[in-house]
Amino acid sequence: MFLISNNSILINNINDFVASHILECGQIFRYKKISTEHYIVFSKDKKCEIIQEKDSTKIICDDVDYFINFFDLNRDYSNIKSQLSNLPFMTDSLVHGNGIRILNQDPWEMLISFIISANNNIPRIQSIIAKLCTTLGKDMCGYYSFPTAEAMASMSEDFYRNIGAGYRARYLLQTAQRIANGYDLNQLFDMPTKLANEQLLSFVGVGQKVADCILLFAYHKQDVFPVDTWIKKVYCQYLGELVNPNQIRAKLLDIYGNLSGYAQQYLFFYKRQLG
DNA sequence: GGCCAGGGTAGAA
DNA sequence: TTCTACCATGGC
Repeated sequence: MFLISNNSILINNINDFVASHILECGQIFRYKKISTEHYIVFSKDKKCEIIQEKDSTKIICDDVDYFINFFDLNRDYSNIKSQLSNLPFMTDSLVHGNGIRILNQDPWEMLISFIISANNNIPRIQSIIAKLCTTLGKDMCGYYSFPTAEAMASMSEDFYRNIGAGYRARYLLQTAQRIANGYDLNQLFDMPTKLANEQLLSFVGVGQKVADCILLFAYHKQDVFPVDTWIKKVYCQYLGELVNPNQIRAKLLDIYGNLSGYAQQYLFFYKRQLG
């Protein structure tokens, strides 16, 4: 599936790795697009460069092991897509989003990022997170790391208002303080989805949808289905007008089971780009 | 100038 | 337990 040489990872099966789909499907907010075939991706205090060519893709980075896990390279996405193709409503989404992978991102970065995402749009989320990094992150010579909980906990609520977080300022500060005081987000990796979900819901500013996104994009829990405005539109299109988000979530979890996380991402990407 | 965006909280019913 | 008003901001 992939080869390692020096500071780069070489991917031959380009059908299961399409950079523009992976990065622009709304699971990550820190990347720079040079062109459709050329991206720079940031995670925690690390970065990598993706260069996509005709029959192979190269990922250049300093920490190969980190980005092998980050891009979920040890998982067989051909198999996942094959299983998804047997489930309802997936045909068009699978064609359009071919090459999507679910990233394994940092829990702390996801927690803060998706608190910011609430009732917000992706360009604004990216802008607020960028300001967070440039003002509180570490200077890595050319880019800035995602700030630590300690750095974020030391700021005032007004600071978060001033970078555009609005009413989410209080959520960000209180969450940073709780993490800086010792709450260990890594303990959720070993918890069953339901228990990890309860833990995330105990943070201010984290409701069911935000918790589902963190469970999926940080902990790779597959039996979750984040229901946002786009998924509501998908639901209305295929299944009628059931408006209660909890009922939508339960129904979609019932349909997609342990593939829910993957199915959601394909459906979201398709609906948001093509309507 | 109202609507929308990867919604959540607090208080009412 | 479920329903509703309110919440900052910017792009359209």
